Amino acid sequence: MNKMSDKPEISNAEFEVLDVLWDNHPATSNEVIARLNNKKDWHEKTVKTLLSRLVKKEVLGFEKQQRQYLYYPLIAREDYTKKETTSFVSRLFKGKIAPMVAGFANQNSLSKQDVNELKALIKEWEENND
Amino acid sequence: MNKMSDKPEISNAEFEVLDVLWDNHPATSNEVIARLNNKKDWHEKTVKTLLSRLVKKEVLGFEKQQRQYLYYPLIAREDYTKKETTSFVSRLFKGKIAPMVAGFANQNSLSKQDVNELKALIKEWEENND
DNA sequence: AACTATGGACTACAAATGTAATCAAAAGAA
DNA sequence: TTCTTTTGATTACATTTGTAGTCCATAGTT
Repeated sequence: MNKMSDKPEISNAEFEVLDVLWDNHPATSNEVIARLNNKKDWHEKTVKTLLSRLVKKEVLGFEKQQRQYLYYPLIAREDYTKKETTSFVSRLFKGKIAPMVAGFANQNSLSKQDVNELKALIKEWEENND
Repeated sequence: MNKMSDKPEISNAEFEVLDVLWDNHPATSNEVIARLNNKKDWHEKTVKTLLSRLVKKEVLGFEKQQRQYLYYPLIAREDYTKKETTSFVSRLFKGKIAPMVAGFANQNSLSKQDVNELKALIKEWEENND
Protein backbone atom coordinates (compact mmCIF):
# COMPACT_ATOMS: atom_id res chain seq x y z
CA MET A 1 0.00 0.00 0.00
CA ASN A 2 1.41 3.31 -1.04
CA LYS A 3 0.60 5.83 1.63
CA MET A 4 0.97 8.80 -0.69
CA SER A 5 -1.61 7.77 -3.23
CA ASP A 6 -4.31 6.51 -0.92
CA LYS A 7 -7.69 7.94 -1.60
CA PRO A 8 -8.93 9.16 1.73
CA GLU A 9 -11.79 7.07 2.98
CA ILE A 10 -14.44 9.44 4.21
CA SER A 11 -16.95 7.87 6.57
CA ASN A 12 -20.64 8.72 6.56
CA ALA A 13 -20.43 10.92 9.63
CA GLU A 14 -17.31 12.62 8.32
CA PHE A 15 -19.05 13.29 5.06
CA GLU A 16 -21.75 15.31 6.77
CA VAL A 17 -19.11 17.57 8.24
CA LEU A 18 -17.32 17.94 4.96
CA ASP A 19 -20.62 18.66 3.27
CA VAL A 20 -21.39 21.72 5.38
CA LEU A 21 -17.88 22.97 4.79
CA TRP A 22 -18.33 22.60 1.08
CA ASP A 23 -21.45 24.73 1.40
CA ASN A 24 -19.53 27.50 3.06
CA HIS A 25 -15.93 27.82 4.06
CA PRO A 26 -13.73 28.53 5.82
CA ALA A 27 -15.59 28.07 9.06
CA THR A 28 -14.76 27.61 12.71
CA SER A 29 -15.72 24.44 14.50
CA ASN A 30 -18.54 26.32 16.16
CA GLU A 31 -19.97 27.40 12.85
CA VAL A 32 -19.82 23.86 11.62
CA ILE A 33 -21.46 22.62 14.81
CA ALA A 34 -24.19 25.22 14.50
CA ARG A 35 -24.94 24.39 10.90
CA LEU A 36 -25.00 20.67 11.60
CA ASN A 37 -27.49 21.17 14.38
CA ASN A 38 -30.21 21.58 11.82
CA LYS A 39 -29.74 18.14 10.41
CA LYS A 40 -27.93 16.06 12.97
CA ASP A 41 -28.22 15.60 16.68
CA TRP A 42 -24.55 15.43 17.42
CA HIS A 43 -22.67 16.46 20.47
CA GLU A 44 -20.24 19.27 20.00
CA LYS A 45 -17.38 16.94 20.88
CA THR A 46 -18.44 14.53 18.22
CA VAL A 47 -18.23 17.16 15.54
CA LYS A 48 -14.82 18.25 16.76
CA THR A 49 -13.59 14.68 16.62
CA LEU A 50 -14.83 14.41 13.06
CA LEU A 51 -13.11 17.65 12.13
CA SER A 52 -9.84 16.34 13.56
CA ARG A 53 -10.14 13.06 11.73
CA LEU A 54 -10.77 14.85 8.48
CA VAL A 55 -7.69 16.97 9.06
CA LYS A 56 -5.63 13.87 9.77
CA LYS A 57 -6.94 12.29 6.60
CA GLU A 58 -5.93 15.43 4.72
CA VAL A 59 -9.47 16.06 3.61
CA LEU A 60 -9.59 19.35 5.50
CA GLY A 61 -7.02 22.00 6.12
CA PHE A 62 -7.16 24.89 8.55
CA GLU A 63 -5.66 28.22 9.41
CA LYS A 64 -5.19 29.34 12.93
CA GLN A 65 -7.05 32.41 13.95
CA GLN A 66 -5.88 33.08 17.47
CA ARG A 67 -7.15 30.14 19.43
CA GLN A 68 -9.60 28.93 16.86
CA TYR A 69 -9.13 27.15 13.60
CA LEU A 70 -10.71 28.08 10.33
CA TYR A 71 -11.36 24.87 8.49
CA TYR A 72 -11.67 24.46 4.75
CA PRO A 73 -11.92 21.50 2.36
CA LEU A 74 -8.81 20.29 0.58
CA ILE A 75 -10.76 18.42 -2.03
CA ALA A 76 -13.45 19.78 -4.31
CA ARG A 77 -16.97 18.55 -3.97
CA GLU A 78 -17.16 17.94 -7.71
CA ASP A 79 -14.05 15.82 -7.74
CA TYR A 80 -15.30 13.80 -4.84
CA THR A 81 -18.80 13.24 -6.19
CA LYS A 82 -17.51 12.32 -9.61
CA LYS A 83 -15.19 9.68 -8.23
CA GLU A 84 -17.80 8.31 -5.90
CA THR A 85 -20.31 8.17 -8.71
CA THR A 86 -17.96 6.34 -10.99
CA SER A 87 -17.17 3.76 -8.36
CA PHE A 88 -20.80 3.42 -7.35
CA VAL A 89 -21.96 2.87 -10.91
CA SER A 90 -19.17 0.46 -11.56
CA ARG A 91 -19.88 -1.58 -8.43
CA LEU A 92 -23.63 -1.73 -8.66
CA PHE A 93 -24.28 -1.38 -12.38
CA LYS A 94 -21.19 -2.76 -14.06
CA GLY A 95 -20.33 0.76 -15.08
CA LYS A 96 -23.48 1.38 -17.11
CA ILE A 97 -25.23 4.60 -16.25
CA ALA A 98 -28.56 3.94 -17.97
CA PRO A 99 -29.64 1.04 -15.76
CA MET A 100 -28.91 3.14 -12.73
CA VAL A 101 -31.06 5.97 -14.02
CA ALA A 102 -33.74 3.46 -14.91
CA GLY A 103 -33.76 2.04 -11.41
CA PHE A 104 -33.83 5.50 -9.94
CA ALA A 105 -36.69 6.61 -12.17
CA ASN A 106 -38.57 3.52 -11.23
CA GLN A 107 -38.06 3.99 -7.51
CA ASN A 108 -38.55 7.73 -7.42
CA SER A 109 -40.62 9.97 -9.56
CA LEU A 110 -38.76 11.92 -12.15
CA SER A 111 -39.94 15.46 -12.46
CA LYS A 112 -40.43 17.22 -15.75
CA GLN A 113 -37.41 19.24 -14.85
CA ASP A 114 -35.27 16.18 -14.24
CA VAL A 115 -36.22 14.97 -17.68
CA ASN A 116 -35.49 18.31 -19.26
CA GLU A 117 -32.09 18.39 -17.68
CA LEU A 118 -31.33 14.92 -18.89
CA LYS A 119 -32.43 15.87 -22.38
CA ALA A 120 -30.16 18.88 -22.27
CA LEU A 121 -27.25 16.67 -21.28
CA ILE A 122 -27.95 14.33 -24.13
CA LYS A 123 -28.29 17.15 -26.59
CA GLU A 124 -24.96 18.51 -25.51
CA TRP A 125 -23.37 15.11 -25.82
CA GLU A 126 -24.74 14.72 -29.32
CA GLU A 127 -23.44 18.08 -30.39
CA ASN A 128 -19.99 17.12 -29.23
CA ASN A 129 -20.09 13.64 -30.69
CA ASP A 130 -21.34 13.89 -34.22
CA MET B 1 -34.94 1.60 16.55
CA ASN B 2 -37.31 -1.05 15.38
CA LYS B 3 -35.38 -4.23 14.90
CA MET B 4 -37.82 -5.65 12.38
CA SER B 5 -37.59 -2.85 9.91
CA ASP B 6 -33.84 -2.31 9.97
CA LYS B 7 -32.30 -2.22 6.57
CA PRO B 8 -29.39 -4.65 6.69
CA GLU B 9 -26.11 -2.84 6.39
CA ILE B 10 -24.05 -4.70 3.86
CA SER B 11 -20.35 -3.96 4.02
CA ASN B 12 -18.16 -3.69 0.96
CA ALA B 13 -16.62 -7.09 1.39
CA GLU B 14 -19.99 -8.65 2.08
CA PHE B 15 -21.38 -7.05 -1.03
CA GLU B 16 -18.87 -8.86 -3.23
CA VAL B 17 -20.07 -12.16 -1.86
CA LEU B 18 -23.69 -11.26 -2.31
CA ASP B 19 -22.93 -10.11 -5.82
CA VAL B 20 -21.65 -13.46 -7.01
CA LEU B 21 -24.65 -15.12 -5.44
CA TRP B 22 -26.96 -12.80 -7.32
CA ASP B 23 -25.20 -13.86 -10.48
CA ASN B 24 -25.93 -17.49 -9.83
CA HIS B 25 -27.61 -19.25 -6.97
CA PRO B 26 -27.93 -21.30 -4.95
CA ALA B 27 -24.28 -22.08 -4.52
CA THR B 28 -22.07 -23.80 -1.99
CA SER B 29 -19.40 -21.88 -0.17
CA ASN B 30 -16.83 -23.49 -2.40
CA GLU B 31 -18.54 -22.30 -5.51
CA VAL B 32 -18.67 -18.81 -4.09
CA ILE B 33 -15.02 -19.00 -3.13
CA ALA B 34 -14.09 -20.22 -6.59
CA ARG B 35 -16.00 -17.50 -8.37
CA LEU B 36 -14.57 -14.82 -6.12
CA ASN B 37 -11.07 -15.99 -6.84
CA ASN B 38 -11.27 -14.28 -10.19
CA LYS B 39 -11.74 -10.88 -8.71
CA LYS B 40 -10.57 -10.97 -5.14
CA ASP B 41 -7.60 -12.42 -3.38
CA TRP B 42 -9.40 -13.64 -0.33
CA HIS B 43 -8.65 -16.55 1.89
CA GLU B 44 -11.26 -19.26 1.91
CA LYS B 45 -11.89 -18.60 5.59
CA THR B 46 -12.57 -14.98 4.89
CA VAL B 47 -15.27 -15.79 2.38
CA LYS B 48 -16.88 -18.21 4.81
CA THR B 49 -16.92 -15.57 7.49
CA LEU B 50 -18.61 -13.19 5.10
CA LEU B 51 -21.18 -15.82 4.18
CA SER B 52 -21.96 -16.37 7.85
CA ARG B 53 -22.29 -12.69 8.51
CA LEU B 54 -24.67 -12.30 5.61
CA VAL B 55 -26.77 -15.16 6.94
CA LYS B 56 -26.86 -13.56 10.38
CA LYS B 57 -27.92 -10.30 8.78
CA GLU B 58 -30.68 -12.15 6.98
CA VAL B 59 -29.32 -11.15 3.63
CA LEU B 60 -28.65 -14.76 2.68
CA GLY B 61 -30.53 -17.94 3.38
CA PHE B 62 -29.36 -21.50 2.90
CA GLU B 63 -30.53 -25.05 2.61
CA LYS B 64 -28.57 -27.92 4.00
CA GLN B 65 -27.36 -30.41 1.53
CA GLN B 66 -25.74 -33.09 3.65
CA ARG B 67 -22.82 -31.34 5.22
CA GLN B 68 -22.77 -28.38 2.91
CA TYR B 69 -25.00 -25.38 2.67
CA LEU B 70 -26.55 -24.05 -0.46
CA TYR B 71 -26.67 -20.31 -0.10
CA TYR B 72 -29.07 -17.98 -1.85
CA PRO B 73 -29.94 -14.27 -1.58
CA LEU B 74 -32.95 -13.21 0.44
CA ILE B 75 -33.10 -9.80 -1.15
CA ALA B 76 -33.35 -9.01 -4.84
CA ARG B 77 -30.52 -7.22 -6.54
CA GLU B 78 -32.93 -4.76 -8.08
CA ASP B 79 -34.44 -3.84 -4.75
CA TYR B 80 -31.04 -3.37 -3.24
CA THR B 81 -29.61 -1.30 -6.07
CA LYS B 82 -32.68 0.89 -6.24
CA LYS B 83 -32.52 1.72 -2.57
CA GLU B 84 -28.81 2.31 -2.64
CA THR B 85 -29.13 4.52 -5.68
CA THR B 86 -31.84 6.61 -4.08
CA SER B 87 -29.81 7.14 -0.96
CA PHE B 88 -26.64 7.80 -2.93
CA VAL B 89 -28.29 10.41 -5.11
CA SER B 90 -29.94 12.01 -2.16
CA ARG B 91 -26.73 12.24 -0.16
CA LEU B 92 -24.43 13.44 -2.88
CA PHE B 93 -26.75 15.26 -5.24
CA LYS B 94 -29.62 16.45 -3.08
CA GLY B 95 -31.79 13.87 -4.78
CA LYS B 96 -31.38 15.26 -8.28
CA ILE B 97 -30.46 12.65 -10.83
CA ALA B 98 -29.38 14.93 -13.67
CA PRO B 99 -26.34 16.42 -11.92
CA MET B 100 -25.18 12.94 -11.09
CA VAL B 101 -25.43 11.87 -14.71
CA ALA B 102 -23.70 15.06 -15.73
CA GLY B 103 -20.81 14.38 -13.39
CA PHE B 104 -20.60 10.82 -14.55
CA ALA B 105 -20.62 11.83 -18.21
CA ASN B 106 -17.93 14.33 -17.52
CA GLN B 107 -15.72 11.86 -15.67
CA ASN B 108 -16.30 8.88 -17.95
CA SER B 109 -17.10 8.72 -21.58
CA LEU B 110 -20.65 8.01 -22.46
CA SER B 111 -21.03 5.58 -25.30
CA LYS B 112 -23.52 5.98 -28.07
CA GLN B 113 -25.35 3.10 -26.53
CA ASP B 114 -25.52 4.73 -23.12
CA VAL B 115 -27.05 7.74 -24.75
CA ASN B 116 -29.52 5.66 -26.70
CA GLU B 117 -30.59 3.90 -23.56
CA LEU B 118 -31.06 7.18 -21.77
CA LYS B 119 -33.11 8.48 -24.67
CA ALA B 120 -35.28 5.38 -24.53
CA LEU B 121 -35.87 5.94 -20.85
CA ILE B 122 -36.88 9.50 -21.46
CA LYS B 123 -39.14 8.54 -24.28
CA GLU B 124 -40.86 6.04 -22.09
CA TRP B 125 -41.24 8.56 -19.32
CA GLU B 126 -42.79 11.04 -21.72
CA GLU B 127 -45.26 8.53 -23.03
CA ASN B 128 -46.40 7.81 -19.51
CA ASN B 129 -46.51 11.42 -18.43
CA ASP B 130 -48.34 13.36 -21.07
C1' DA C 1 -3.50 38.91 38.99
C1' DA C 2 -6.61 35.09 39.83
C1' DC C 3 -10.49 32.60 37.96
C1' DT C 4 -13.25 30.63 34.50
C1' DA C 5 -14.68 29.39 30.11
C1' DT C 6 -13.38 27.62 25.73
C1' DG C 7 -10.88 25.37 21.96
C1' DG C 8 -8.16 21.89 20.24
C1' DA C 9 -5.39 17.47 21.66
C1' DC C 10 -5.65 13.30 23.51
C1' DT C 11 -8.10 9.38 25.43
C1' DA C 12 -12.07 6.13 25.65
C1' DC C 13 -14.80 2.55 24.34
C1' DA C 14 -18.28 -0.38 21.98
C1' DA C 15 -19.73 -1.97 17.40
C1' DA C 16 -18.64 -2.94 12.68
C1' DT C 17 -15.35 -4.53 9.39
C1' DG C 18 -11.49 -6.92 7.14
C1' DT C 19 -9.11 -10.82 7.47
C1' DA C 20 -8.27 -14.95 9.12
C1' DA C 21 -7.22 -19.26 12.60
C1' DT C 22 -8.99 -22.90 15.56
C1' DC C 23 -12.51 -26.31 16.90
C1' DA C 24 -15.69 -29.95 16.49
C1' DA C 25 -18.47 -33.04 13.97
C1' DA C 26 -19.34 -35.61 10.13
C1' DA C 27 -17.97 -37.68 5.63
C1' DG C 28 -14.73 -40.16 3.08
C1' DA C 29 -10.39 -42.97 2.71
C1' DA C 30 -7.53 -46.78 4.16
C1' DT D 1 -12.99 -49.09 12.28
C1' DT D 2 -9.55 -45.67 12.58
C1' DC D 3 -7.36 -41.71 10.32
C1' DT D 4 -7.86 -37.66 7.51
C1' DT D 5 -10.26 -34.18 5.42
C1' DT D 6 -13.76 -30.95 4.94
C1' DT D 7 -17.41 -27.88 6.48
C1' DG D 8 -19.68 -24.84 9.16
C1' DA D 9 -19.31 -22.67 14.09
C1' DT D 10 -16.74 -20.17 17.08
C1' DT D 11 -12.99 -17.31 18.33
C1' DA D 12 -9.34 -13.82 17.27
C1' DC D 13 -7.53 -9.52 16.52
C1' DA D 14 -6.23 -5.00 14.43
C1' DT D 15 -8.52 -1.00 12.32
C1' DT D 16 -12.25 2.07 11.46
C1' DT D 17 -16.26 4.36 12.92
C1' DG D 18 -19.69 6.51 15.90
C1' DT D 19 -19.96 8.95 19.78
C1' DA D 20 -18.27 11.22 23.29
C1' DG D 21 -15.25 12.54 27.78
C1' DT D 22 -10.92 14.49 29.90
C1' DC D 23 -6.75 17.48 29.79
C1' DC D 24 -4.24 21.50 29.12
C1' DA D 25 -3.24 25.99 27.64
C1' DT D 26 -4.89 30.34 26.49
C1' DA D 27 -8.42 34.12 26.00
C1' DG D 28 -11.73 36.61 28.62
C1' DT D 29 -13.72 38.17 32.92
C1' DT D 30 -13.59 40.26 37.55
